[in-house]
Amino acid sequence: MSQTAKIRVRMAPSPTGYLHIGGARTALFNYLFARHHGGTFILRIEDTDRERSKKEHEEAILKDLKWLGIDWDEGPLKDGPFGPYYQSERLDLYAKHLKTLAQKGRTYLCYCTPQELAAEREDLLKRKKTPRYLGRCRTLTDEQKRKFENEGRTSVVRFKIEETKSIVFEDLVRGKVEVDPKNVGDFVIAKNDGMPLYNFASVVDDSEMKISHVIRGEEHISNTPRQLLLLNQLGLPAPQYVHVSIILAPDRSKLSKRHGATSLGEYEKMGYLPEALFNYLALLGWSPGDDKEVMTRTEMIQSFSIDRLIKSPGIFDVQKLTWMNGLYIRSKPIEEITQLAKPFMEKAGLLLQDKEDSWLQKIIENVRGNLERLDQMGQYAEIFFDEKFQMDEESTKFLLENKESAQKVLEVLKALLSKYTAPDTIDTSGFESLQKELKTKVDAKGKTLFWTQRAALTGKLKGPEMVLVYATLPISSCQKRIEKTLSILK
RNA sequence: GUCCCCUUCGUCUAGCCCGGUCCAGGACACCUCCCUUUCACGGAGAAAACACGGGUUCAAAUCCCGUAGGGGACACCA
Repeated sequence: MSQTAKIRVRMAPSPTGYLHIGGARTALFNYLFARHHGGTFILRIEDTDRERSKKEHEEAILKDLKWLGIDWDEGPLKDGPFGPYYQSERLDLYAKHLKTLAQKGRTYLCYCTPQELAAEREDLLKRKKTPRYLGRCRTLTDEQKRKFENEGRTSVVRFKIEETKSIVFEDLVRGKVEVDPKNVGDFVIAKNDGMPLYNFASVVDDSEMKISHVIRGEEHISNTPRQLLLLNQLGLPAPQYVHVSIILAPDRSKLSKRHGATSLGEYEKMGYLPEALFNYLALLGWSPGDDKEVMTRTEMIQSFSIDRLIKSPGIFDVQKLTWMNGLYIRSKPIEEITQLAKPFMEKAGLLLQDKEDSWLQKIIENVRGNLERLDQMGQYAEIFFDEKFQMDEESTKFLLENKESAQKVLEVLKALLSKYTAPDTIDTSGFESLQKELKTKVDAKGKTLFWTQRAALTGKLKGPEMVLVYATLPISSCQKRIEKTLSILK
């Protein structure tokens, strides 16, 4: 069996919020790494925080991952040999390992109140020391414990740090990382109700699930020494650690709501294509090493490698994402993009129910060159919908300024169009002969001629080429619009 | 504050490990031009960076030291 066959990675979100950009990218790197090596990608729900974990968040996370095109091999809705994949269903496992630690004398009950803890922290801060728990409850006697309990205090389980030698680990992207244990205080590993806390639960599960590489955000670097200590006491092997740089907002601070959309769901609503977001995110903090930027998923899987992960944090650049999205919108098969665009058109108030897909496709063909996001669909497509027909200011001004010639052009056009009965739109050759005839019958040329038609037929001075407009807009609509325009001109 | 991490165009990055091929390459954005009787798309081009200071060396973006700046962590959250 090859080495790479044993690769097992995981994405371990906690359902306390929606999947944000950073989380999605971490998932993506894990996914790419697993697929590149033919390994296993596991999804584990870290729902140990009973108060904040919500089923709706979990569902949203699952939905968003699927939307992005990240599928897992083991996890919720996909049972595997290492389940269950919800931490809340693995409590006996943590209890077992907790017992091991207790037997080794490495745990103790702590009765400190949040106020006491905060006071200690502040004091340390004031004295320019690393804030950490100093171990006040380490040597509590049974009598003292009883006293605290009688006072109504609750306890938590802390891990006792006894090691003095520096903790060293080799991070696959950062290299050697070294931490002095004296900067790490005894930390809480379980609540009084037996619910494990992150550092402890995570370590137990990674080990039980045979995770080979832990690929996670940089914010976890400082948790790693704690986890290593735990692992060591538990007699469990450590995985390879890979700390990926975080994603920053344009002002170099942590990406948050005030910088705009942070959840994947919001990007979907704005009309970003999952392929585009996937592609863009993969490039934020990773590069294939050549100049290739637009890549298919398969290409990314093929060229993905951990040693091409970038150490420095990256700024999320919506502009580049948007550019890439436009690229994907233009290159997607017309049938597909039409289906995707429909909801956005409906949302923009365009009436689709009696419209045929083939006609909708023509519209998309007309306007996709202008699109960067699907939610811009309405503003470009509306010119083809009679219910939205409206002369804008620019067009009105133009028509009024060229009133006489415009009237003439439209009268002649109206007459010419009445000769067309079937099919109900005008194709390229029809368009050419129509224009030729129009030109000979009226004394208008070039810009005036075209802009008059454009204004009358679309209500705007900007838009798709006229030949496409004629090929898409039914003649009956053209007639109606010409009438309406003429009435404005009177 | 303490600990840890990071530092190439405005932004994403290639190059750095294995010094010379780099007066630093690509992409987004910006600007100019071409295509186009409009808007886009597309094409061509311009401008734009090795944080700073020392050292090592014939030679440093690349190696070493220091400084500055930025970020992260410091929960009975993950």
